[in-house]
Amino acid sequence: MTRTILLIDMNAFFASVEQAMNPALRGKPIIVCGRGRTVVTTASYEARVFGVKTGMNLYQAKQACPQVIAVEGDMSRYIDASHNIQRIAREFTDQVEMFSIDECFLDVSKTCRNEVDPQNIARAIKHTIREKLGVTCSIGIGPNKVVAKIASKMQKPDGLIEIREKDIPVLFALMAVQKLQGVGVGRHISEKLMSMGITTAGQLGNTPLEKLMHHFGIMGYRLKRIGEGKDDSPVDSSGGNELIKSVGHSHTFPRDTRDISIIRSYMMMLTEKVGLRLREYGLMGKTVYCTIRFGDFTSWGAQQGLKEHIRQNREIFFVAEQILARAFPLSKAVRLVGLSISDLKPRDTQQFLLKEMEKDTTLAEAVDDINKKYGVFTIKASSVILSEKFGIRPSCGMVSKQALKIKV
DNA sequence: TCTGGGGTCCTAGGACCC
DNA sequence: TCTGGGGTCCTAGGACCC
Repeated sequence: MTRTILLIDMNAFFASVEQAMNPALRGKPIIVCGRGRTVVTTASYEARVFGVKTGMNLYQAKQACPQVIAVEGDMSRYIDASHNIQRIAREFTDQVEMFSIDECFLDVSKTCRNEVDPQNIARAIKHTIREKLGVTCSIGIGPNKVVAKIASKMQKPDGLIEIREKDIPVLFALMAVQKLQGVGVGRHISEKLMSMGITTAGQLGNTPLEKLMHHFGIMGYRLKRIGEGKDDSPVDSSGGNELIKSVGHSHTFPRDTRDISIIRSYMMMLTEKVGLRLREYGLMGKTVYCTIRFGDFTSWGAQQGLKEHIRQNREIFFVAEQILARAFPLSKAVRLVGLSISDLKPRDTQQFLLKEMEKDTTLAEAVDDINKKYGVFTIKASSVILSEKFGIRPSCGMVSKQALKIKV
C-alpha cells in the first residue's frame, strides 16, 4: 500500500524561536549558543548570509559577521515551541511522530486516499505554524520517512518539496551521496563511498548488496535501501512510550587542565546534574560511564557495571571517582569531562522502606525542590562551590528529545 | 581561531560457561 | 597438549543524529 509521509523540519529553529519571542532580534543576524568555550548551536538565516554556520566558535562567527548578536539558548522555550508544533500537527492526523526537537513526521496516507493533495495539507500546516508561532518550516513529502526527510532538506527556508515514487530514480541518479546526510549516511560513510567510486544516491542503490556488505557489514543492507529510496519504518505515534536509555552530562573546561582537584570538582558537579535528572525522571541506573577529552581531541572512556541500581549523588560520584582513577596518571591536559548513567529502570519504591535510603532521598529531593524553585544550584555541594572558585558556572542542559519524552 | 552538549545504535574482542 | 563450537555478558570505541 502506498504511503504518504510528511516531514516538518523547522528552519533555524532555536534562532527563529528567539526572534519570534523578541521583536528586537527580528530581521537581524543572531546566533544561539552556550557559555564558555562554546560553538554556534543555530544561526539565523540573516547570519547565514554572512557565512555563519552551526559548529563555528564565537570568534569565527564574529569574524564572519561582526554585528552578529549572540543569544544564550533557553531550552525550555524550544521545548514549549516543539510541543506547540506537535499540537498543530495533530490537527491534521493522529499519526504524528516527534522525531527530534525540531522535526516531526506525519503519516497522512488515509487522508490522501480520499483524493486530498498532500501539498495542500503541507501548505495548511505551514500557514498554521507561521500564524500561531511566528516561525517558518520546510516540509518534505515522500512515500516513506527517508524520502520525506531528503525532500525536506531540498528547499530551505520555508520550503515545500514532494518526491513521488516514480521521481526517485531520476532524482537519485543526480543526487550526491553527501545529500544523504541525516538519513544514516554521515561524513565517514559518504567519504568511504566516494573512495569506492559511489558518488550518487542512485549509484548506491545500484551497487550489489554483497559489495556493500563486504565494506560495511550489516549496515550495507540499510545503505542499499537508502540508495533505492526504500524504507518500511512506520511513523511511530506512540509518543512518550519510548524509554530513556541513558542520562548524561559533560562539560568543557575554560582552560585545559591536569589538576586533579579541578577535574574532580567538575565531576562532582556533573554527578549532581545527572542525579537531579535521574530523580526528576523517577529512574535509577546500573552502569556508570566516564569520559575524558584531551586537549588534542583524543578521548578516553571507561564504564563500570554495578550489582544494584543507584540514584543518589554520592553513590554515583563514588563509582565515577573509581572509574576516573583509571585514567591517571594523565599523559595530556584534559579539555572535557563527561558522566552518564545507563541500564536504567524505574525507581523501585520498595527501597524507600529502607530507612537509610529514605533519609538520603528526602535530603536530595528537598535540595532538588529548592533548586527547582529558586534556580539550579541555589543549594549546592561544597565541590560545586569549589568549581565556582575556578570560574565554572553550571550550564542549562541541552536535553532535547528526552525532555519531549518526559513532558508529552 | 580550534572544534558544545545531548543522545542512540552497532561492532568487535575478551572472558566465561557449557 | 591441543582441540571444538555456541551463547552470553561486559567493555571500549566508533558512527551517526540534532
